[in-house]
Amino acid sequence: MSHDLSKAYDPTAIEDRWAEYWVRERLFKTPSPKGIPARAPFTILLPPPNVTGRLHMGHMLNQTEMDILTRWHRMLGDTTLWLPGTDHAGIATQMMVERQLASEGKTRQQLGREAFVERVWQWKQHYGGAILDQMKRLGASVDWSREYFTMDDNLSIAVKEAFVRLYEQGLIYRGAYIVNWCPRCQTAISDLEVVHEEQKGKLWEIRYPVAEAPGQFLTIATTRPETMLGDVAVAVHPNDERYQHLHGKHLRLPLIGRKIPVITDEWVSPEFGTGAVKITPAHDPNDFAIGQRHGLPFINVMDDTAHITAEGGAYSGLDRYEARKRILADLEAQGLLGAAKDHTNAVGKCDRCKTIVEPRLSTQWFIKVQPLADKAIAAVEQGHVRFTPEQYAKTYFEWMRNIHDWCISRQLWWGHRIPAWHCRTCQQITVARETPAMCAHCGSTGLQQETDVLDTWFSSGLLPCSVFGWPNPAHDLDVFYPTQLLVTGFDILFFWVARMIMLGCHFMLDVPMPDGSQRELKDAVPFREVYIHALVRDAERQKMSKTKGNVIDPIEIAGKYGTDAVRFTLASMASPGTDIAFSEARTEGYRAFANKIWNAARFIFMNVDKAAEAGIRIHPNELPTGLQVSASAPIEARWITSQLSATAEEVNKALANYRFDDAARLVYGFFWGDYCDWYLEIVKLRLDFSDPASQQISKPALTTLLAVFEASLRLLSPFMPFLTEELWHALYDGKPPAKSVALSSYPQANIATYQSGLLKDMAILQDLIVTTRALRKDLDVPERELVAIELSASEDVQRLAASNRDIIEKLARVSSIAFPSEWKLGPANTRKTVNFTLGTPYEKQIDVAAERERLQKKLEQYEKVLVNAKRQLDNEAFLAKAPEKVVSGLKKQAEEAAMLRRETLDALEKLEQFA
RNA sequence: GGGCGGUUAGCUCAGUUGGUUAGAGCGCCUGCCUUACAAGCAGGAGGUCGCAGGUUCGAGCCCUGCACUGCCCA
Repeated sequence: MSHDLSKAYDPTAIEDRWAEYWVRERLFKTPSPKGIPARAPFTILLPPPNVTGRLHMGHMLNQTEMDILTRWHRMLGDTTLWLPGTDHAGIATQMMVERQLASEGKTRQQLGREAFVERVWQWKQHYGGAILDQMKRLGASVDWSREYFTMDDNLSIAVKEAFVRLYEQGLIYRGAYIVNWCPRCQTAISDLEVVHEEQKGKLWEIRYPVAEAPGQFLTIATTRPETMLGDVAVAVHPNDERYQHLHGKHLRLPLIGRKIPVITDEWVSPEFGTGAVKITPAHDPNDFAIGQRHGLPFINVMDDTAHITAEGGAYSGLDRYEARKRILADLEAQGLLGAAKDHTNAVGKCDRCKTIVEPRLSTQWFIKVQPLADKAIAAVEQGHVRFTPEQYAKTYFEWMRNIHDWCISRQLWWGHRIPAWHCRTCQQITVARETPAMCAHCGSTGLQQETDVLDTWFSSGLLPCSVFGWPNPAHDLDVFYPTQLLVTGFDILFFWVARMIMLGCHFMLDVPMPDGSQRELKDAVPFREVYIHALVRDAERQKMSKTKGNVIDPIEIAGKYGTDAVRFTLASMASPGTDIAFSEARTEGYRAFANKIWNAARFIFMNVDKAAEAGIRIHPNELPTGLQVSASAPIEARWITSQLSATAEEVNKALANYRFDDAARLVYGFFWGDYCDWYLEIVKLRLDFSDPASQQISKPALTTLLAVFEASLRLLSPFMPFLTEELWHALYDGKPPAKSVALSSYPQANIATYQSGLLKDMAILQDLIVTTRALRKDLDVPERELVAIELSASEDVQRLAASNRDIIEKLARVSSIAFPSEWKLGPANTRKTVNFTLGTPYEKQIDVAAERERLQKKLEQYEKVLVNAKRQLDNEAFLAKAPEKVVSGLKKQAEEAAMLRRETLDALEKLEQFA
């Protein structure tokens, strides 16, 4: 029978089995609904990991959050679609395959473009998408039948269409501008792909001879002396007193001999360096702007690989840093080198390979981004896209309002080739969806396709519409667009999120609504909500990095503690806006939680089996669905169903607000704190199946025990899908009502379980037990020994204690409860609370000093409360202005504190009699 | 330089429109192998909420300044 569970929970024994089952049975496949569902579907797109990627902790956090929400929505009965896929990752993948070729002693140039691209496809076939297999192992409930790859034919059509339309709309242009050039990848990269790092360097001063006045010099300062080979001017601030006499004069460029003008420009900051700046328009963005303003020539002195070109004269062929050394040495020899000061500046590096980026003049394709940005800003301003945490909207606006045109061309071979053809005859460009037969301008057939490919983010930016069939009309597009939610890290807010919003708003506005009406901005957005999660760091709050060696492999850690425990750790630490300091200690704690659930199941199954032996059979399929129990049921049954209902209500609320931490804390607290610590301990009293006479008690008790457990499994399932799946199937003895607990329904609040006075009664009962336990400890009563207790309280509380005598006796190890009319027990044997006075005659050699200390501490506590309450209650303004609820609450509190204080003082006095 | 955050128990973090004695997990201390669970049970200790002002009847929460700190962008 499947009720046989091992004594301790062993995740490795079950996880692979369920992971495979979920995929094999296609449990999370979402067919296209017929027509448009009345209730909006929950659609969520997996941020496509690089096809070269391996799963890291950030992915796991991201996917855990998406999976929790997806499973939750599915259990709420929504049409739920989580769509997985991978990104072709131009540079990364090309690098990977080039490295492979290098190990065979080949280069991509030797292979040629076509063969190389073929080779990349082969690589993808063999090694690509390993990360999706890792996702399968971790149980992500995605629809695998819809898996996409950004280079798929249908997605490539969308990319081509988007490019052509933007070009036709005049939003794409080609031209020679300064771009960030990676000399290692030999391609342009966008501003976003450059990471700036502070680096210690030098600021060199170089004397440039004045052409018109031999013997005079103008001293410039530069951090990059090698670029002087391409200098075409030196600029000073027009108001800079020091250089007035040089306005209109010329300089003789050292080492090269070119005659260059001294120009004036407001951009120059007189305070920086010497106040004179060399201008190299082909190698610096600021210089480029100045070059344009002043009509200066652009002299490119470096090639694709950052080696000096023929323009560099004697330095031709040298690497840029070798050239720097030589140039400095030569300047020194000529006496033209001035001071070299230490200087820290931000150096741009290629995000991918960390090579220092060379700003370089080159011909590239750009998107004129402002018109797209305007719509994207409006979409967020008008609330059609909502950010959680909200502050990310500010970051988004900040970037969007200062946006630069987007360089979309890459000099790579792997990617979507730009659908533009150059005419060999007239040099004009023809942009077309299909390979054109002739030039659109001169009719020549001498066409050659552009060799550049598109930035990978251009294609991923289209995903929310392209995965559903755009640009073709598609039922899926009608049903699933806009998607409901995007869950992602802030690091790709600009790369991806912003671009999806721009492209989605731009293109989807042209797609009519399912009913044929004009689509508005609110329905053109790619997603209605964006949840931005934090970074996963190590336990010391350090960023995980390979070089530091502190990377935690999620698969490894899941193998060690169980996937559910890792998921629970991430969920419980996912406070919005705060980085997660991942600690194994925490995961260990949640493995213990999993074990707790496991053992609760063992206990329950054991009782089910015992009951069966006695002829009592409860069919799990016939458990009461609403969970309410009869009004005459024992207090623990009424209480636990009520607690379950309240917990379900709050968990649903927490998940609706992306409060994974709250949700996790709630289910943890309910299952461990309420269900196990209290309910299970009490219900043991009702589970005597040997006596037929007690079946009236044991059968309903077992029913509630099972019903609440079954509901708890459903409640926990989105957080711990493996464990709950295993136990849910076991509970139904292998014949569950659905193929998976993930396909059952999520528990909802049931107000019928709420009864007035119930929570208060239970709280008092718990307080009686806890107070007794604490008193026992203070008196050093051995664990095993039973004690008699005495209780003085209101009639209501006395009645409560009397009618639940069995509970108190069992949980507090009490032999009998008496209700004396007169209190005779000494202070050391007595405990007072707001609701009752409780004591035991158990004899102990009283440690007067310890007892005095205990009472003093209590006294201080009561007095603190009293002082605080009195301060406010004596204040007329408080009485006049504070809400009645607060005032009466405080009054009650003060009265109670005063009473307890008085009694504690009495106790202290009595204590002195012993002394 | 511009922008956005953070500072609450030993650690990691919650703390809702300002309202009654500031919470959780882990860790720590003490006692228990009580037949679901020692990955457990029971009890306990531990915080002048970064600092200084201000607003208010009332501030962990709002305002101002300061200190420290993290991130993004240039």
